[in-house]
Amino acid sequence: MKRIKQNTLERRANILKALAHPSRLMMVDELAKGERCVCELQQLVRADMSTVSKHLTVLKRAGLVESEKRGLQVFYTLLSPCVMNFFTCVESVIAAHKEQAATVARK
Amino acid sequence: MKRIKQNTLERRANILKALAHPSRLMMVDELAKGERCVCELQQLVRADMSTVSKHLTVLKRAGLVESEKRGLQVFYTLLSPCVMNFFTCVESVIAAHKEQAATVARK
DNA sequence: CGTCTATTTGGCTATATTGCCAACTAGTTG
DNA sequence: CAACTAGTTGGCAATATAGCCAAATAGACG
Repeated sequence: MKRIKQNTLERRANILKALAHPSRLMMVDELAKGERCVCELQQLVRADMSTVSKHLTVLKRAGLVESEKRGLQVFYTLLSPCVMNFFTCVESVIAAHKEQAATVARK
Repeated sequence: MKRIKQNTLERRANILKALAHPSRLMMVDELAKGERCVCELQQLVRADMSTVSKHLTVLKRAGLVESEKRGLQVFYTLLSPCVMNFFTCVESVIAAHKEQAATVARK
């Protein structure tokens, strides 16, 4: 029955919020395969370099990735590959929701 | 190497976004223990009833909960308890991040 | 040193989210 | 039906997020 501390909830929410964007999900998915430089991620999501950089800052502030500069490039690494496990559950939510929407429509 | 479809990414992001709020996380955590009426959830998060109701609408639109009216009350149920598994991973991110922040500060 | 390349930062506008209040809806009960 | 209770909806102001451009930074290299 114990309530979770407000602080804990906020930190958890921050991490989920950091993930809650299509471009950032795409980048995380790519980083799950190995480290990538910003330029590679930019080509992937096809957004302005500055936009990509800001998305990466969001992920970094949340503690999901870290970066290392080597020469002219900055390489990002996914620190918590366990987030990839979220998607099995997320997909099941999507599937169930679609089904339910169809059922409602059928009425 | 295949890019995930934009559409899939958006739907995934929507679900994560729905979870990414302290009050909603608190409600989801409570609903993981069983169905609850809006009034119970309101007491838990101590916000305006209308605010609670809107948070629940967000969770419902994402397909995470469903609601049933019985008498004067509306009961909400968590449809995908698997989201509770997210938090083990989320906590590890928080722990690692804290550690790293401490390391940086120590320099 | 001057220039090129990769990335970050600042600034701005457009859009989305949050949370409150007030008004409305829908059951319940006298 | 009138009054009450539980919840939802509309509307608004405050705040946060997204994405673009321009300017700044930081290595690499002639």
